[in-house]
Amino acid sequence: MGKGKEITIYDLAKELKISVATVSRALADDPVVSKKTKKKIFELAEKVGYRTNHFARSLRTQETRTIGFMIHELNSNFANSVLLGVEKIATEAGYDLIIAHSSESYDKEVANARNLFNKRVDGLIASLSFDTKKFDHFKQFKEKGVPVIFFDRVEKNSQNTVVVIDNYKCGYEATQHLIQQDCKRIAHITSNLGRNVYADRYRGYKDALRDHQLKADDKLLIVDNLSEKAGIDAARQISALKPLPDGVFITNDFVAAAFIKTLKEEKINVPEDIAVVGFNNDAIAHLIEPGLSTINYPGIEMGEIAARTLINHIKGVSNLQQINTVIINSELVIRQSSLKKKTV
Amino acid sequence: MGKGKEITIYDLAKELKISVATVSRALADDPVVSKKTKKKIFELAEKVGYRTNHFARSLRTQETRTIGFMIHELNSNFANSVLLGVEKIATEAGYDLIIAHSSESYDKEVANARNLFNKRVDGLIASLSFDTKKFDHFKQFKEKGVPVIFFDRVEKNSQNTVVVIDNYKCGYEATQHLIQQDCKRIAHITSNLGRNVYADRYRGYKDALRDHQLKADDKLLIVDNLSEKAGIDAARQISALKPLPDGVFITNDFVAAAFIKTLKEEKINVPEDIAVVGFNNDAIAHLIEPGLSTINYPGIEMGEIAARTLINHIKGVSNLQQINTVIINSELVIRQSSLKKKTV
DNA sequence: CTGAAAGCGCTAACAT
DNA sequence: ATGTTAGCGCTTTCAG
Repeated sequence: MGKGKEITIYDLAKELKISVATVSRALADDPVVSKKTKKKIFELAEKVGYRTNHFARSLRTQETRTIGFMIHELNSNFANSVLLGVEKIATEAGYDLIIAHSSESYDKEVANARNLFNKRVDGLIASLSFDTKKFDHFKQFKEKGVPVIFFDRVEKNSQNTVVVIDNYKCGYEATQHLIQQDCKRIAHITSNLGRNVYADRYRGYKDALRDHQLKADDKLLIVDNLSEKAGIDAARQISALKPLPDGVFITNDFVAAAFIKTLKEEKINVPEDIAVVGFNNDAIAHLIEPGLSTINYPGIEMGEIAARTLINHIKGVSNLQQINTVIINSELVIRQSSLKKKTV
Repeated sequence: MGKGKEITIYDLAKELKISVATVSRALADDPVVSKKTKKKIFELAEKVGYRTNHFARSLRTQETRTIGFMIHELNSNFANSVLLGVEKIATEAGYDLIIAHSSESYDKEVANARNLFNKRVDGLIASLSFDTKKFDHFKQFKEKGVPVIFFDRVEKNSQNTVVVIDNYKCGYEATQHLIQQDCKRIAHITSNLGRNVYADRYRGYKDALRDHQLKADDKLLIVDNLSEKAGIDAARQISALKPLPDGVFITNDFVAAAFIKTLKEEKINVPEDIAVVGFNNDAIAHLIEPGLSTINYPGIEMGEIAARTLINHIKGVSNLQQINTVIINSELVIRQSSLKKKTV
């Protein structure tokens, strides 16, 4: 491959008749080097197209200046926002990103963890896949002293630093909002209750019902995989219930969109017959009709905070041990899909 | 950081009382090493948790086994699909991916190119940002013999290998379909006509009109930036025209969704008053009402082909010089939004 | 089939 | 403020 021979600091040193140490220091902007020599070195480097050999540096320093980003899926607004936030902070701090997504598969998550470990990332930011129950694949990082931060989908009761939203509160508020719209039979469509996010939202849902003297009904809880098909199936299932539920809290906007569309096809009106609240505030929420009420939370901020916290720890500015949980703000966004009472 | 000391091939060699050369060869699965020694080495490596030091290897071999992926945006179905395809092939071939997205900014694209160049990727797969007109930032790769493949948003009439769909044909067919639905005044909402994809679709649109004795009208061409706001603005603009257009071809599903929603708010019916065809077949296309007719094309396949072609070239299996253009299939998907004639 | 040894380009003691 | 030099862990001639 490489045609033009690669320039090294030795070439620069020879050309300027100085030592490689000075060149190395200048390039690292070490204040100990005089302005003059620095200037000469930078100019020559620029002129001859010198570029740092990162392998040589990493081999020497044992640092990669790379952080791993493990995500369960990359196809949602939320995931993209988090990535954007992480990327911004990482770039500013001079860190590279290796992105690995598990497609919601535990096996792939394990393989990704192994790969990132072998690539020797300086730190890891991760959201767990759908059905991850074991965490052995994160042990290797801890053993080598590589810091790990979890976000969104995290290990329950873990010793790790996590960045999350208050899923319990979100579940509670979504449900309470439906109750305030005079809903009496509220269904809940969600996913794997072993995963913290869904477990917490479910607790919020149940507590809101209880606090308003409504009782939970097992027939009104549907656990599926958040696919579009799950939304369609849920709609069929719900619309077949004898006393029709009058409200539904769905933990995903895409599922909610498919759900509403299917209800419409069966001539069930939203919100008149069934009021609906989704989750995530994906773009689709305000593009469908009726507009979908949902929970909004800032992915970008989540990513920024996770990245900043991690990098500060790597640089020794702060210590992860001291931070256990960071909670990001979230809010209920009310649109047409939940407004059963026309007065609000 | 690193607590447990890192194991190197020297440790393995010493433990087994053989030379590092043999260990290195065995780890590379060199057939010259005897099965027996290989077995011993693999077992020990596994047992003590040896992991390759990729920097040392790259420093030595001058290869990174990494390919760069430059994309204009990461927030669309399409972009995600391409990434999925690239990732699949790259992983299978043992290559890593560095992902860089330009947020549609030329300046960021240049910075990304520079970064990937400095990271010494073995090859590059790129889709150009919105307003990229100069291509100097790709020269450096060519000079060092690093192969580059463009996909989707490519340099027009370039000497590079490109993977694309037939945008001209897509534009032609979308427009023809509207004409067959008895549309006489067909508007076109698109983006920067300097970019190949939009230019080609526009040519298809114009040729279809001409071939059916309809004439293009400048007032019916709206060029904007594919944002949601662009869709809303376009709807306002179109709905204010004195003889209302009766058909619209929009080069992006999200814009089309916002467009249709805004029309509805103004009591203009789709498809009865205005028939609409979008582009991309994003999930939103079948979730809104009416379902959006659109152009479907397989991003995953595009990514797979781009990656496979690039990696084959890197490995010397084939030669990029011989391949100029790969065209991926695409098709019109007809849904309710364009069915003005109720008979089809 | 295996071993010895050079060297990839850089950083960081340790000098001066 | 600058220079000398060892060594990070690997691959790859060249020898045997």
